[in-house]
Amino acid sequence: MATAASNHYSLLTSSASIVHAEPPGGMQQGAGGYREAQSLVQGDYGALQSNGHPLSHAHQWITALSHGGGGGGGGGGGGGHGLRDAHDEPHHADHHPHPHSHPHQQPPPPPPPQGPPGHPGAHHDPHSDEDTPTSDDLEQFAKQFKQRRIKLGFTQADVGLALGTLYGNVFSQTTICRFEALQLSFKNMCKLKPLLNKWLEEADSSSGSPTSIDKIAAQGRKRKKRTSIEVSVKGALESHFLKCPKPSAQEITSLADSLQLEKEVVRVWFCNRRQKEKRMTPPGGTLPGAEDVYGGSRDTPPHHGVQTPVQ
DNA sequence: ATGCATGAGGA
DNA sequence: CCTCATGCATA
Repeated sequence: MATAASNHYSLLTSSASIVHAEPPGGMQQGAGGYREAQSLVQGDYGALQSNGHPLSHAHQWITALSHGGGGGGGGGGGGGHGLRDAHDEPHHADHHPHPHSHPHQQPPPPPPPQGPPGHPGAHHDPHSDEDTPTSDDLEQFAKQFKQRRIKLGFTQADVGLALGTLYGNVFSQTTICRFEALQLSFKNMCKLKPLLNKWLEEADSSSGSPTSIDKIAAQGRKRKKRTSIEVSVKGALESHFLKCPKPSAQEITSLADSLQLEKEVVRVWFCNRRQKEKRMTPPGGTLPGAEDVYGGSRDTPPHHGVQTPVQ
């Protein structure tokens, strides 16, 4: 069908319409642990939005071991926007025979080469997050954070804004959500943890301070409308991804031609796909049963439906 | 909650 | 062109 070129550009000149005023007084779902209210014009997705991807993702971040080359394999420096800590990506084939009975399959990239040139001192504090936390720590923190946040009656978006007013770094609902779901890279998680931790302290400490919010206006840029890729096409892309996660420019071009998509769209799709593979949280999070390796044939049908009862 | 997109920074 | 952090728009 004509998925072909359906590009609309919508101006970003969204005149800030902050209809979002939620008194920290907590008038929401009381302390029952219900779902949060997204924003405003949000139908009711949150409720039935329990989709997960039972994809048989077996390989995790460590998979990168194979193709660490390329543009940076972590060396990308993480496109530091100035806030980023220049750390290295934990590409470690480290096997930790630890007696962890977690229902999770966490391949924690061991806290590597940490060490700001200043204090080579060795400090190991069980209750101090000065050093790089372990994946396990992050998982627990994320969970705790989410619970507290909900109890206090804050939405993910609220937290994002609060962080901005408190520390100058604004974050969107998306990021907070991904943090709670551990859908960020290990490095990214480590960077955000301290920030969110601070907010937690503040939040539970003073539950009455009207945090002033300020939204930075958008730029006069245009943003491409989200291209909706048909499921069948997605399947094709996934197949190719399995064969070659990093197609060359020409490959992308021909692929795009075959699928009748723009080259850019295809290119970006692959980029995003690769990123997904690098995230934490094994598919399902609660580990369904551990399956792996795609026989090499067949694609991964994006089943939608069940997921672990988040929140 | 997640899919597609933007952009900085780096080879 | 890639990786990586992040987010608008959307399901």
